Amino acid sequence: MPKPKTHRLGELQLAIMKQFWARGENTVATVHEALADRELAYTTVATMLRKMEVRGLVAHRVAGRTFIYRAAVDEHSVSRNMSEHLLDRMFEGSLSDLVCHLLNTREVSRDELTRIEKLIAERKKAK
Amino acid sequence: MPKPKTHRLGELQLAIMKQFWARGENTVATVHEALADRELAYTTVATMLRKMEVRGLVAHRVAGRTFIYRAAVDEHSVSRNMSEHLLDRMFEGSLSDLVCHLLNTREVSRDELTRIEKLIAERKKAK
DNA sequence: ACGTATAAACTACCGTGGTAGTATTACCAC
DNA sequence: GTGGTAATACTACCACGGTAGTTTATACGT
Repeated sequence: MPKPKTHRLGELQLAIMKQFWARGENTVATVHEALADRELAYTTVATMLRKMEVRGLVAHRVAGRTFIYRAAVDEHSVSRNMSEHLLDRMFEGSLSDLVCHLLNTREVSRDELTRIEKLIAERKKAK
Repeated sequence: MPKPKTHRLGELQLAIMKQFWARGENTVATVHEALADRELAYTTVATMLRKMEVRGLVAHRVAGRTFIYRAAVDEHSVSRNMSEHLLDRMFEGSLSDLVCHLLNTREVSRDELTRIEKLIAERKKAK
């Protein structure tokens, strides 16, 4: 059954999924249109969607002769799996190690810092 | 030439790199030994190391007839690239979105929360 | 000097993301 | 109906991570 390892989406697949998450249903044409900056062949998008359907990432219904695709996995489960994958693979599951790392290697605005502080505080209270 | 996209290391490649980062130089044999739980063929490890050298991830010197490999990229640049990749791909660069996500989908110990709080506070002070 | 163990090199395979050309089908206008 | 168009289906590549078998070169023990 579809146990669609939702980490490990390719670059294009992720871009396609984002289109679905942002705009709901899509035909091949509208996906192709949304990815116009990549200058892919129409058939490339169609093939990708077919492959992604096999993998359980999207599904489709038929309207006349056009396929109308929709996401079959939601954004949260994908992002969760992806982050968890990174966390476990690179940081042995230590969230603080990851955060530490990001703080040291990235420009983080004061605003952002405050926002994270709030998140932590809330989380602590909830316990 | 040495632009070795250091995000996107495979599972095995990462495991191998960790061995180098933890224990310094390695022969094919010691890497193979360290990965004994995977029950890989010796040749698999040797092939992987050769491929990784082509990609600029490791380098080797010769001692007698044995190759002694060493890491050619350090752990920090790899983890930085990997986290940045995820961050940009999935969270449009928003660190707080990522943290928020992780806090909501993972069990995080109170201890860990405190540690992160400290990190943020320090970071804020440093500005 | 010979045989054996060991190391690396070479080669080949599978799965999959990504790419696209070609074929087929269906609809629409005339 | 005949031709054009727009859609999907089929097929075939390439690159690469991962896997391992086969071959070749070398050192070592006897």
